[in-house]
Amino acid sequence: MTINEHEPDVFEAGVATVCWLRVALDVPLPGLFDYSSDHAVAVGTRVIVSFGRRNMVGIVVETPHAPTIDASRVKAIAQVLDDLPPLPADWMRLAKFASQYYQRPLGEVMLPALPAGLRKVAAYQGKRAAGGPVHRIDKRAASVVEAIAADHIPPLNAQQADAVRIINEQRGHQTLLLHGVTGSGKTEVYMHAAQAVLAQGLQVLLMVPEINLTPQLEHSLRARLAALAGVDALAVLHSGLAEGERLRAWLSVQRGHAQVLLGTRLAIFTPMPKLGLIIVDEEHDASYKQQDGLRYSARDLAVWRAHDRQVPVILGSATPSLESWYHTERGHYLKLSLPHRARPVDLPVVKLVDTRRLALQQGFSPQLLEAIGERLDRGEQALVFLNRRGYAPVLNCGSCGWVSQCPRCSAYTVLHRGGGRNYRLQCHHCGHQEQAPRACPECGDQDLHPMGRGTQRVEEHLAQWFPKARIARIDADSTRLKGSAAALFARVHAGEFDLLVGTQMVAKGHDFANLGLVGVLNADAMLFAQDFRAPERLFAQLMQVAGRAGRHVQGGQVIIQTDYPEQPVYQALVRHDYAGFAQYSLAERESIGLPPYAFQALLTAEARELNQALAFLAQARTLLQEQAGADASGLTLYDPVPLRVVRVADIERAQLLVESRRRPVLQVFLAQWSAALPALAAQARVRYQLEVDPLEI
DNA sequence: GCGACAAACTGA
DNA sequence: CAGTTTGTCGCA
Repeated sequence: MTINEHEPDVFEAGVATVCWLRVALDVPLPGLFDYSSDHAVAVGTRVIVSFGRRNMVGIVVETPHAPTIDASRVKAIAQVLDDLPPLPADWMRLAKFASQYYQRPLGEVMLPALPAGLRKVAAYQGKRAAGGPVHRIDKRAASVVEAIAADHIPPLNAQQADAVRIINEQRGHQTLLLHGVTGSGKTEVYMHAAQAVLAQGLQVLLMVPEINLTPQLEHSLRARLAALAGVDALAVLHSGLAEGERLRAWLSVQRGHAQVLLGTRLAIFTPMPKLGLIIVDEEHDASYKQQDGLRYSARDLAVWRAHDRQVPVILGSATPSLESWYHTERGHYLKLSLPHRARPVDLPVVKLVDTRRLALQQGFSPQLLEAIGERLDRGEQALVFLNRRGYAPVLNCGSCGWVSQCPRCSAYTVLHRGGGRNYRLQCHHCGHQEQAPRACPECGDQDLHPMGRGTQRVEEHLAQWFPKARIARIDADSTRLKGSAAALFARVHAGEFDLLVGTQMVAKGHDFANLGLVGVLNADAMLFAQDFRAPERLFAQLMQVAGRAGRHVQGGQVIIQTDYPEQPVYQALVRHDYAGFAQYSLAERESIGLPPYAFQALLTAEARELNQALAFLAQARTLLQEQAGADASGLTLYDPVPLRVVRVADIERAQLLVESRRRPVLQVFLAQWSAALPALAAQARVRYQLEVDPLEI
């Protein structure tokens, strides 16, 4: 009897059904990997598998009927991770789309999109695992969130109310471009739109470019949500969080506990079971573009995800990207305008100072110096904006013409002033540093002098000209230490300074209560140094920095020094005319076939020798030509060219631009091409990256 | 990308 | 010759 009872078990074990699992792993190899399991495992489940000689966390993406390789070579999975429900289907669709669109293996999209604890084997195996990361987070008591009393809710003006009404009327998917001048109260529109969505029990994803720069937004969001739905209603997600905090926020959103997710670009990959609205604030901002690994645009993925989930998405900006503006012109996006400032304060007057025939004092025109003096006399703050940190961009020998260069990069080293007489030369590309020489290394002459000006030197001159003014310098150097940026900004807000000198750091998000004047130095360098998007970027940046002036004081003023006052970008700034600038720029882009009228991909190669990189790109170009065959008419292939800064840290770099007027054409060819590139690169001993929709070319 | 293993290189 | 660096390979 006992033997008989035992037999069926033995028999069943013999034919036990084997389930095949196709698993995505974070390895730079194309494709997916097949494993077996003796139980069914749902798609979206995380598993631990042995790969090569180590264990990895992977995600089951398919359950095929048969493996693609010989069944004898298929390994069994080591462990099913069931501490979380399977990743939802829409999350899988988003990852698949990003993988295809940006030409990256699925595993390289999916796994980095998860909080570290959920994708590391060490969190589940070994002595510190203790039940897995989810268990550990859940066991720990939630940190006490201090309740913040709700700020009073300002009433909406007519335009804001209109915008909110139109947003609330949306059913299903729509992309809405909220174009509002600085100070027009876009945030209030977001809040009201979000409130309506939350009232239906749905979740809101609110994305911002950089969270450290928008503490005010987080604070007011918390206050509003605390009043509306309790203090746990908000989750915040950005790369600066500790691992555990990030996992906690992710879990809270994924479980539907947190109703609003405020986050940077990486937040776009958070599962949101009850997603009802996506908001992308400052949608033109380049921070939405990831610059390594999977080079995705979180703004573009937000639009895709909103469409996939059939929910509205709001793109907000005072200076929308030309891509988004183009879509409103075409009727793809719905435009909502906030043309007036919410407070009864006029927009600042923008004045151009033509510096061609002026005698400048250390880069300052008499007009700018006089204006600064006036503001200080009136007890207002003034800001000097200069996109160049350090003391001077280069050190130069007056005798032989030697200039300070980085030994490892094809770039000048920038002079930085330490304390007192201590000067150092620093490379802004590779981080190389050295003591500044006393005498010229070439000719021995002691006639070395700094050429040009950075924020440090400007600060020094301002201190001489305005000895009574309390001056603060705000740039990457003065805010290097963690938390020092917040501390410095707090002192600025508290009115401890009269004069500010800053790089683009000061342009973002900060509301300076008593700022009456913004002076812009060296804007022309930003206009000519870069690619075809330089005017668009300059316009956005100057609009943003101009928006800092006179938000609360009447009669705010912006002075831009330029050698090219007739340039359309400056003329548009004087008129506060984004629409005119966009129209002009789009016409220009259309006539020469640039985005958004064309779609681009950029292949960048790195090698010890420039010729290796160029040869690889030439081969890749030929290969693509062959693959495209007669259809290549839909495709434009440019010549391989060295990058502007060709050598960085002794690596030479070159790039190849591919373009098409039609996105699907580009996509089809990129898919074939990217499949063949790894072999080509291995042979040529070159590292490469393929970037779809590059921002800088 | 990573670990394994081999070949090439280094210093006495 | 041991000890290290650099190259090559495969991974389900």
